[in-house]
Amino acid sequence: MTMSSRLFRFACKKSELRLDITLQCGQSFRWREVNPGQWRGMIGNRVWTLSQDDTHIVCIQHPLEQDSSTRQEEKIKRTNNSGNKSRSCHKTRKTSERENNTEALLSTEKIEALMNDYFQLDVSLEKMYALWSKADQNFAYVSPQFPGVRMLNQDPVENVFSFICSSNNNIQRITMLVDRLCKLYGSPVATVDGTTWNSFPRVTSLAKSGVEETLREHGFGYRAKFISKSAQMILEKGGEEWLFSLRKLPYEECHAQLMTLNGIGAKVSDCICLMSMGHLGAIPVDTHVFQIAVRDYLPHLRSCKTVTDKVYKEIANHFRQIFGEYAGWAHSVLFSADLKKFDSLKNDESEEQNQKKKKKKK
DNA sequence: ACCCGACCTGCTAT
DNA sequence: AATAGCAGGTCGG
Repeated sequence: MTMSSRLFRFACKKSELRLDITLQCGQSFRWREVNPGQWRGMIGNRVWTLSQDDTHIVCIQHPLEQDSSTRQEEKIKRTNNSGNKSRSCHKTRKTSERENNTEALLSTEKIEALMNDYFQLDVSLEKMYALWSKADQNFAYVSPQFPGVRMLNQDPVENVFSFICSSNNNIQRITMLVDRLCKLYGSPVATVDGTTWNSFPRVTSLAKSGVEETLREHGFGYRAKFISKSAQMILEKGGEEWLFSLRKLPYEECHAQLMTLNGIGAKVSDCICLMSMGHLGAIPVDTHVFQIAVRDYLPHLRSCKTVTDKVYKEIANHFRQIFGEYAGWAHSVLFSADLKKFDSLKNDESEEQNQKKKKKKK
């Protein structure tokens, strides 16, 4: 009973969205480049294959497998608060739309709404880049090589546990761990080209006894306890509903609440604030951002051995001061530009040079 | 309020 | 070939 996939195409310039950077810069860890320029991953509980040319994004929707939609655990509603109109549209976004629909395929209208929501397409990056470039010489210098870097509006549960995995770790291994988490505690959603995709685990699954031991056996290291304990703490506080309710809080409160969870410090909390709580000005200060800050903005911090709370706030506030309300988005552009994996995007390196580099490695 | 070492694992550079 | 160093940090002292 194979059901064919559904295709949807919408106009979108690369200056507004670059899939290759946005999906691989370490905000989501669930996208794979299955063919050159073709990305496969999950939004909500559905598998998508995305690609783009100069003018359009192409979305291939892979149908949900029948029994995955009847699985009880998948039916848990994530009612994303109602009312509360005081905040901007980003904060009251309806993630519930992603979750409540169990049809095998979404209508094109719903796909459009989903993509608009996930990629936050109502934010015009071109305009933002222009503003940020005006505000900051360094941004003006760096950003032309890194257009279309866009924040994804992610699922809080996935975001929380993915970034607990991120501590003192590299993107490659984070990706591997997140994948294992889904294989171990998620449930199958669809099989595409012989590969089965699992949903991201429910909090209840991660809170069960024995999870820490199992995760340790699978290479999570000391993060195993963080995951297990945080899942249990979330349940005590009111489950996924509680986590979603944090979206209603002002930034500082949201940040503080997330930090009550085990394995979530200032940096990871800011990642979650920025990527799934709609706080556009949150600045996660990690080793990269610290180095960027020292090199390009705040040289007097060079002598700091560790990023103390005070230094952390100084750097975050500095970026907010320069870039304003959407500082977290701007930070993401600078962060991407600093990743070694994107060196080949910088135009002073010709294709030839990159080829040589690869050969040298071997 | 600040600093420090310990912590799992696996890839890199030397 | 072995070993330190590091990777989108956090915790407890």
